Amino acid sequence: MKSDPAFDLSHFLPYMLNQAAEAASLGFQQVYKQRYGMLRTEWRVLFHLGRHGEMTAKAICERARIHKTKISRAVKALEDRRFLIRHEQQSDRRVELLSLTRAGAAAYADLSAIARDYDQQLAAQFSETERAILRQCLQQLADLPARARE
Amino acid sequence: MKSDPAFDLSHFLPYMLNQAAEAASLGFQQVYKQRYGMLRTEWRVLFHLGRHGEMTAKAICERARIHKTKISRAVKALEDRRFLIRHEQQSDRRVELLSLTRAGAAAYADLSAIARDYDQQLAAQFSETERAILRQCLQQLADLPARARE
DNA sequence: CCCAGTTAGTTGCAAGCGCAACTAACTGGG
DNA sequence: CCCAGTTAGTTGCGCTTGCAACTAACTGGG
Repeated sequence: MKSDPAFDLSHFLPYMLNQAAEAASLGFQQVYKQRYGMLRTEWRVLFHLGRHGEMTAKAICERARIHKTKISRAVKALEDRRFLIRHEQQSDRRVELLSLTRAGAAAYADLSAIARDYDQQLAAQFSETERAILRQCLQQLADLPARARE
Repeated sequence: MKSDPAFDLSHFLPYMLNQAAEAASLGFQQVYKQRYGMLRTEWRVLFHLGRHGEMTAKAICERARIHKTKISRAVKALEDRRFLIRHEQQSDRRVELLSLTRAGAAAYADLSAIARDYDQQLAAQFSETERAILRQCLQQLADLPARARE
């Protein structure tokens, strides 16, 4: 019945990556979910605006590699909660520059501090060498298909 | 505006893991989607039955760490496509042993061979050492929260 | 100066998901 | 021997997602 006894899901890289990603995301996900009722995309948009200042939705799409409809809905949700405001551009009225409100900036400060601690805690189980290799491999995996698509 | 200039999403482990997992899964996802119209959970159920022979839905849940409702729907879908059949147990009529049909086994053989190739192709960009460390780190990340929850 | 093509962002819809509630079947202490 | 508790699996529901179609606004070649 086994066509290939050498192959096993538990050694299949996409599977391992998904399991690890899911497990590693869980703890922090609970924080922004319980504390601010946010979804992942909302946290990411909040993060980008907090980190990089004013941005358009388009720019966030490109940086974060998230589809524009997800961004659109996340922006709306964050706007409804008064975490960001839109600034229409008179030079091009299709474009909206987004920026965090005071409340949004406070949420960003809170969450990014927690994220940093959480990350350090996660990374603490590995040696310096392991961390370096892990990060480099992950970067490479994330980048490779994008390059292939271009 | 930046509360912590040292923190960046692109170095945040859960984020990197998710990006890498998404990118790495894409190529193979297209195969089982286009070739068999399967969802990820369906492929995983197919895989488990192909690899381990007869199993109950419960056993697949535990091994694959997938919620029972997802498994239930995946089993139904695979059954509808005649890829598996259910065997009621007379000793305990709540339990259903699942096993692949000939068509299911053929799909498993096809997909697992592709998965093996795909995995090798993905791994080929790394050195032996990198592969070993990457796999070990991912395993550890995937296992850690489960242990913490027990 | 205008219309075909492009771009920024939104929306409708169908599909997948998580959760909680449910059914059906089994188990064991009193 | 029975009913309270547990287990295997399913279903209904509301929410998130992805896709394609849409609106509104801009651009540039003829």
